[in-house]
Amino acid sequence: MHMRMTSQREIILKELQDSHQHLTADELYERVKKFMPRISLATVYRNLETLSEAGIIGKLEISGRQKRFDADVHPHDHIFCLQCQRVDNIEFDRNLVNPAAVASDKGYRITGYRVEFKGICSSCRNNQEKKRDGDEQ
Amino acid sequence: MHMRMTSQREIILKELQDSHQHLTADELYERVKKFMPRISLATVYRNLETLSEAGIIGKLEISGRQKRFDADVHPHDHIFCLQCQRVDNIEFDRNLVNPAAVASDKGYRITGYRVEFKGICSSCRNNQEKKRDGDEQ
DNA sequence: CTTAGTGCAAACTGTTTGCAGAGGG
DNA sequence: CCCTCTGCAAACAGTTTGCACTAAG
Repeated sequence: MHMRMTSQREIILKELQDSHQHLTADELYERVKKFMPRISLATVYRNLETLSEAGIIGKLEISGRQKRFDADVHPHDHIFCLQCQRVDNIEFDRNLVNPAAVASDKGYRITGYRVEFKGICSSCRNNQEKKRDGDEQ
Repeated sequence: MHMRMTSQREIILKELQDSHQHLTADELYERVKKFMPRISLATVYRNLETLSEAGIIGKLEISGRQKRFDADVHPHDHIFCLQCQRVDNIEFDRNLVNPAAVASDKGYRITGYRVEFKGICSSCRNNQEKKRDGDEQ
């Protein structure tokens, strides 16, 4: 029941923290492999699961796509790019939403909420502009 | 380029509308099979995709799990049950969130947002109470 | 020592795709 | 008649799991 601190776990956690990004399991796997070439993807998945269950990292399950993990566990919201799928933090005043004031006719007991913005990130917008003299999509 | 109204498409749409629920592709497949036993799951997926691209139905990509489809296309928010995964509409005043006022240091052009509540639905709470004298999980 | 964690391969789930034939407009 | 749509099977992506071995505490 008690969580051991293995070298794999340590590196995975450190890489996620140092990245300052919202990485997927396989992005993290690619990074960790550089220091630990024999690590397996399954180990990365297992550790991310364990760490997020322990509340040491956050798991982001955004919009039906790949899960992403977040070294920042304090409550905050996200925005993702419809084009390149990257996810960034967004500054949104969570006081605006009061879960207690929300009507739920189905009798839910509300335990939390997430605000998820979507849009096009600046680098994707730049790429669009560049090729705006050929195909239109 | 033009969308034909096939009998498959018609039944899928009607079943979704009549259900007044947020069904997954395979839930819909099970329902449609009763009227059209030879329909394939791929057809259901393809039609749901086509219909949602045409704006006739909505696609719900909630929290990393299975996609769900919604016959109601006007902008509204959802709540899902952490236990049984069901998804319901929730009455939330979308005027409270002003995307234009949200800070995005990464230079996103924001095109939309979703508020996603989570909790335990009434029937799952009832089930919990019933078995509250045996195992603790 | 004990038992949680690992690497590997194989399984699994949800979804997409190539293809040849069917049927809507 | 054309071309979108279908059913089927096979492929695919992301994730999980069974197993025998390894290593943390």
